[in-house]
Amino acid sequence: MSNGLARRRATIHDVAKQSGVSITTVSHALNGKGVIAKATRQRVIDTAADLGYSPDAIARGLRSRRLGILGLVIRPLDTLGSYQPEGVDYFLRFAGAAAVEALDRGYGLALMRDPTVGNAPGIALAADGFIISDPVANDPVIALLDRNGIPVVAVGRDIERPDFTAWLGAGTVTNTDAVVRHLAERGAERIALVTGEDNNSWNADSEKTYREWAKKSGQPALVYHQDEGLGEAGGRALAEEMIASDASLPDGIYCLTGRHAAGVQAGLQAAGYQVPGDIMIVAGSDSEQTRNSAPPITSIDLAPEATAKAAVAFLVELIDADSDAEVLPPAVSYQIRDRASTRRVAALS
Amino acid sequence: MSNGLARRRATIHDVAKQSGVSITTVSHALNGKGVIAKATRQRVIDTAADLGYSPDAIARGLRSRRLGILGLVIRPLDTLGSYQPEGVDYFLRFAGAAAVEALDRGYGLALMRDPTVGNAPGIALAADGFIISDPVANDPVIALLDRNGIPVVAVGRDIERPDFTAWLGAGTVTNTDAVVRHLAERGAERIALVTGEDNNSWNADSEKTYREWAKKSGQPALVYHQDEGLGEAGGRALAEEMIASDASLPDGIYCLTGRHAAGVQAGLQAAGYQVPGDIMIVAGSDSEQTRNSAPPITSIDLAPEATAKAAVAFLVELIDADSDAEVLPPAVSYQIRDRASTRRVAALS
DNA sequence: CTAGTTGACCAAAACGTTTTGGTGGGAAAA
DNA sequence: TTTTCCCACCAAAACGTTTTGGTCAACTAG
Repeated sequence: MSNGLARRRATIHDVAKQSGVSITTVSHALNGKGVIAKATRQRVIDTAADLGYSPDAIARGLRSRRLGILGLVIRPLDTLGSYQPEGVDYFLRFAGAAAVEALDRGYGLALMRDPTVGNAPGIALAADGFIISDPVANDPVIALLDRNGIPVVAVGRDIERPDFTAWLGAGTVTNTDAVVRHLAERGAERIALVTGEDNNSWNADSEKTYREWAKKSGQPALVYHQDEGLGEAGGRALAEEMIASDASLPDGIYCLTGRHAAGVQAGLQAAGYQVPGDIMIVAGSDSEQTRNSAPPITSIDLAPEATAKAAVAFLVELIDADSDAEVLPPAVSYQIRDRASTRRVAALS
Repeated sequence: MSNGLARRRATIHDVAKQSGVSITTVSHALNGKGVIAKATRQRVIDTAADLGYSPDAIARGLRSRRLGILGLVIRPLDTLGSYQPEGVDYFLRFAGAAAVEALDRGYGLALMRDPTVGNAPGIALAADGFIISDPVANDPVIALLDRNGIPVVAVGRDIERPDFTAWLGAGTVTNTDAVVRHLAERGAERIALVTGEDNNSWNADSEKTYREWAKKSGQPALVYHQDEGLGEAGGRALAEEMIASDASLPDGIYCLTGRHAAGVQAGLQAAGYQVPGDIMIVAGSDSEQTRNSAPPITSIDLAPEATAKAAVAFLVELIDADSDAEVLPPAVSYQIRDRASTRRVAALS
């Protein structure tokens, strides 16, 4: 506090008194609502400016049930317990972009932790709406918000709640198909999948799609799971496990997280295998690790900025919509960033 | 909205009626305040749980003038107009860490844009306190908040407001000294400085410190300015400018931003100069670009996580403090990440 | 027997808005 | 002249809490 002034904020009463009208008139004048003589309106506006009056958002919120804040819960970080795993830039870029988009639409964006833990929903239920990224199965946060009639938009589906339709990011299935096709085109004949262990739709739907493809194409399903939190070290451990196993190594590996991909690649290289020569690698999420590995790893650009924008837009529409109007989730498209980890010399197009 | 139930939320009145006591008693029972018969308290608590009651944060906020939200304004992104410049990971890591720390202390963290633009302070003045990262000179946001008696903590000082003491991140001066010393130790004899153009203390204090050092050591002051928003391209342009100029090239360059540093290095290399052989480079902020350039660029780790934690802790203390209690800003220390861009073979220690 | 104390509870005010349902007066219509 | 209508404005309720200042009965102290 640089100065000790900290004068009491001017209220609507002060403006009313000062300009000699009722608070009703002040409210109407400032919000352009009632029918008011032009001169009066101007006088009110001027005194309001004079007094440095600005309406109290809390009081306004109480009356109008609208705070002007969107909540954002990022489940994977939530369960990880840490928001600072180095190199998990997807979520931070997502949050940043969501904030901008929210601000552009007149909302603030508040990052929150799972409001169902502890006994303090606290501020959570005061937000006008929620974005929840990568919900877990039967997500309690969705349940809580839904029960309280607060609009929710999810990024990724709740795999145990088929009736919850307000989600976007349906690309998981398509992405898996695209990656498998990409690897096959580049010559892979034994394609493996590495997922995380969180119980969300990204992991589940990727595995399901992969298994369907494997069955259809007569390939054995080679699925590995690894804790997301272990990052690159987890990827390296997995590589060693693959090498130690009796089974022959895959020649194409699709790792959902960028850090697992980088770790798997490093682990294989440490054991003398060539990427992409012996084994090709693709990551399901582009990140610093995939861009900067040697060789750089082909990845899916999950377009956090575009996704965040779409999620906010969707949520705001939902908030503004009449309760029974049907609002459809927007589609977001993803792209494969084709890098050296899948560029076999022979297969170069 | 998966279900259309959206039942009206239970209020304190409902709980009162259901358990046959007054709302006063309910409030006291739930907040552990008054003196209440044990049995009654338990009954109230039970019915509250039954009804799924949780106090409305807005109403509570109106009464107690405390919303449970901290605001965060990141000035550089604010003036940039975009929160998604690739590779500006410092701020997003800062925001993420601040959110975590805030949540741990029972607050939500809301990212906000400069509340003085437009005519809508809106939700801004409702926050319990503000963190403002890298304030500009005579920052209007600080002025606004201060005028309204809202606690503010800045990261970086407001260079035109010496009486504003609630800021942290005093390391700029020390860092500049350390970098210059580092370059000199490694053999540089003509050290240049590249700052950004935002009018904040990082740029200003770095330049001031550098100029003092130059004067003291009898070296000519070689200072370049470049728009932060231009990123690596701006760095490359600057490198070309240096080369084209009549003056002889520096042999050590301290670029404040990581992206400028990467660009300058790339530009020099493109013109045939060796890093670190001919010219050494240091960045004032570690980032993806500095870590992954070839060679990797020696950088100062601005410790966004530690800084964010400290800022939140400081702010919360300020909020909780009696208005006249003196609260001192915490210190944060920084480290040089010594990388190949300043490792001349001869100078290897 | 009276005065004071304490334990358990409650009615009403307060927070700063927005909104509802007015009122009074002048001009136009009958 | 009376009625109708509209314009300009206002008093009070409402939003859901917390807090203030009680009341009342049952004890305890004198």
